[in-house]
Amino acid sequence: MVQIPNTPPSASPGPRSVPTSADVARLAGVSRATVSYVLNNTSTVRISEPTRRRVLDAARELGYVPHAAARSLRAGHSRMVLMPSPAAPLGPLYGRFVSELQWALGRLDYTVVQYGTTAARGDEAARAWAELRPVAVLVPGTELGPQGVSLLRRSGARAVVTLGPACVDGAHALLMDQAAVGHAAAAHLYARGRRRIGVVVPRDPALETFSRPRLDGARDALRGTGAEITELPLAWTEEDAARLAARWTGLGLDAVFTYDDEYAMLLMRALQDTGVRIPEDTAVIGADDLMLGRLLRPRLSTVRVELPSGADLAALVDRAVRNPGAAPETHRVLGARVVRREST
Amino acid sequence: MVQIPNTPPSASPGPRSVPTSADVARLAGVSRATVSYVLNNTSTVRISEPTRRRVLDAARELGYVPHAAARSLRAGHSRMVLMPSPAAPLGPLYGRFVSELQWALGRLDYTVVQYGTTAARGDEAARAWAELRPVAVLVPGTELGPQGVSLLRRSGARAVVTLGPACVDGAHALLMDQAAVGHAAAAHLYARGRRRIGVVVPRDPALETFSRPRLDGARDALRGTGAEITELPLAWTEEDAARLAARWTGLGLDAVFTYDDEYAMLLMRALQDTGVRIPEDTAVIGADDLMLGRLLRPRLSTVRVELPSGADLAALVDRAVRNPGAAPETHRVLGARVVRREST
DNA sequence: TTGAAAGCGATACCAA
DNA sequence: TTGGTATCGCTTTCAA
Repeated sequence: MVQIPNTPPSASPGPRSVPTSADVARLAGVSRATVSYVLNNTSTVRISEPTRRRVLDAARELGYVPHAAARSLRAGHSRMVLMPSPAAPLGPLYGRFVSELQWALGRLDYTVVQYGTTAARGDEAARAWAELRPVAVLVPGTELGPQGVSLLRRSGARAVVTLGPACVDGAHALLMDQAAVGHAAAAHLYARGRRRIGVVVPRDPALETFSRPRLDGARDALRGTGAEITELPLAWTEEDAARLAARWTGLGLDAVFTYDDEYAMLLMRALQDTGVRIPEDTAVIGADDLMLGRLLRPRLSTVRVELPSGADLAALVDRAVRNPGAAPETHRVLGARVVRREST
Repeated sequence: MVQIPNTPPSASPGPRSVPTSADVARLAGVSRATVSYVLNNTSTVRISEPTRRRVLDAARELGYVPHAAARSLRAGHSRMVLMPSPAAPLGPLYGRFVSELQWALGRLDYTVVQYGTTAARGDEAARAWAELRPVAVLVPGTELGPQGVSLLRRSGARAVVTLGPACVDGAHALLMDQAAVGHAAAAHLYARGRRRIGVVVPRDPALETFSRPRLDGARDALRGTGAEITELPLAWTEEDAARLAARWTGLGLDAVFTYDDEYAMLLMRALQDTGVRIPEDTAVIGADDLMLGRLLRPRLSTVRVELPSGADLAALVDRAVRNPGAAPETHRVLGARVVRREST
C-alpha cells in the first residue's frame, strides 16, 4: 500500500501491492512483451533460453500471478462456464451431476463457476450473469426466459443451455421433465392393480419445481383410466407425517407415490407405526433410487432417474461454443425407469 | 445490427458484437464519461434530466450490460468472494451451510462464486484462484497451505478463511474439528458402559478428510480407559455391509460409531438382518442428526454437528475485508452434541 | 453540466 | 530475438 508500482523501488516496508507483468519485465530487464511471450509459451515467437530463464525466475521471485480480468478483457473472451447455484441444496443426484459436469468441462479446459444466486430473479439475474461475460451459461430450472437468453447471447455467451422441464427460445435445452417420473410411478401402480392413488407433494416451496411436474405426470398417466389421484401435502417433519398417517384409513388409498425416496421413508415409517401394512393395504413407491430405499423393509420400489452424464453435457457445451450459430439442440434427457422391489 | 462498433459503417452481416458504453454514448449523443455518470448514479456529478433519459434509453435500446472485468480492472478491486467447490458433494449439512452463506454475503453486497475445482491441487489451485483477484477466499478442507495463503494475499485477497480441522498461517480459521464428533460419540458409548467399540471408516477416499479425524477423535476419547477401538472399513454398498455383519460376532464388539447416520442405516440394516440386536448386543451411534435417524427402529442415537450460521461467517469475512491488516481470527466453531435415542 | 484523456494489466501486431 | 505500442471496456480526474 505504501509503494506505488511503476515507480522506482523505495525501501518503504508494508504490504507490497500486487505484482504485474511490468514488474516482472523490469526485474528481468526485458519488455512486457517478452514476459508475455515467455509465460504463455507463445509458439510464433522464439525466445532465447537465457532470457526465458531470467523471466521465469523474476516471475517466481515476485510471486507473479496473471490477472484473469485483464487477460480476458484483452482477449475479448474467456473460457468461463457459468452456472447459477440453486437457492437451496437440491439433493445428492444433482450434486453428483454438477461434480461430474465440472470435471468433464475442466478436461475441455473450461472453468466452471457457480454463481451465488442473489435476490435477483429471472431476467434481472441474467443481467448479473451477463456482466461476467461467460462463454457459456448453464441454467437449471425455469428462471430464465427468452429475453434472458437473448440478453446473454447479446453479451457474448456463445452457448446458453437450460436444464429443466421446458425449452426456451434461443437456448439449447436439456429437457428434464420431472413429469416422466410421476408418470412412470403412477403407471406402475396402476399396472399393479391400484386405483386410488395418493401423491405426496412436499410443502417445501423450494421443491415445487420438482414436485408439481411429478404430480402432473402422475395425473397424466391415469387420465381416462378411472383411477383417482389424491394430492397429499406433506411437510418434512415426523409430526406432519404422523398426522397424515392418522387419517390414512379415512383416505381410502391403496397406493401412494411419495415424491422421492426420502419422503417415502418418512411416510412409510408413519404408516407402519399406525399399523398400515405395506404393500398389502397400501403400496408405496418413491423416486430417485437412493440407497436408503434398498435398506427399508419392505424394500422400497422406486423410480430411477437417469440423468445425462456430465461428459455428454460438456460435449454439448463445447460443440455449441465452437459453433455458436448452429440451431439450438433440444434433448430429452431425463429417463425414468421403475425399479420394483417389495413395497408395490 | 449490421454495423460494427468503433469502425466505419460496413455492410458486412453476421452476429453483432457486444455493445459497450461507447456505443451507448454514441447513440445518446454524449461522451462515455456521461454514460458512466448516469449508469452509476454518480453523486459527485449532476447530470441534467434530459441527458439522463437519453442515456438510459440508449442503454436499454442496445441492451447494454457493463463488463465486470473491465470495471474491476479499472477499479483495482472487486467484491467477489471465491469458494472452491468440493470435488464430491459433501452432504446436506454442507449444502445448507453454503446456501446460507451465499445469501448472507449477498446481503452484504458480495458476489459469491464457487470455483469448479480442476485437477489442480493445493498451491497449484491457489494460483488459479488468485488469477480471479477475489476480495476474499473461503477454503474448506486442508488443501491450502501457508504458501497458498500468502500467494492469495499477495494477489490482493483481503481475507483468506479456511474452514477445516487446522489453522493455516496467515489465514483466518474457522476450526471445524471433526475429531470432536468422534470424541463425543466414543465418550457417549463409554459412558453407556461399552468397552469394545468399532468405528466405521468409509472406504470412499473423498470422505477421508472427515472420517479420519472422526476416528482419531474416538481413539482420543478412549485413550487410557482400557476400552478398545476397532477400525471398520466399509464401502457404501449393501454387499460390503453384509460382509461386515457376517463377521460381526467374531469381532466381539459391543458398540459401533458409524461415521454418520447414513452409514449407520446401512450397517444397522445388515446387522439386524443377521440377528444382531440393537442396542442389546451392539449399541449404534451415527452422526449429523439427519432425519433418517429418527425414522429408524430403534431410533438412532447420533452426534449433532453444530456449524456456525452463514451470517456469522459472512460477518467475519466482511470484517476481515474492511480491515485486512488485523490479526487472523481463529474460531472453534464445530459443536458436537450427542443426541441419545434408542440405539445406545 | 459535459467532454477529453489517462490509465487499470495483459497481449499481439509491426518494427527493429 | 526483442521492444514499442495500440487496444480491450470502463472509471475518474481535470478542464472547459
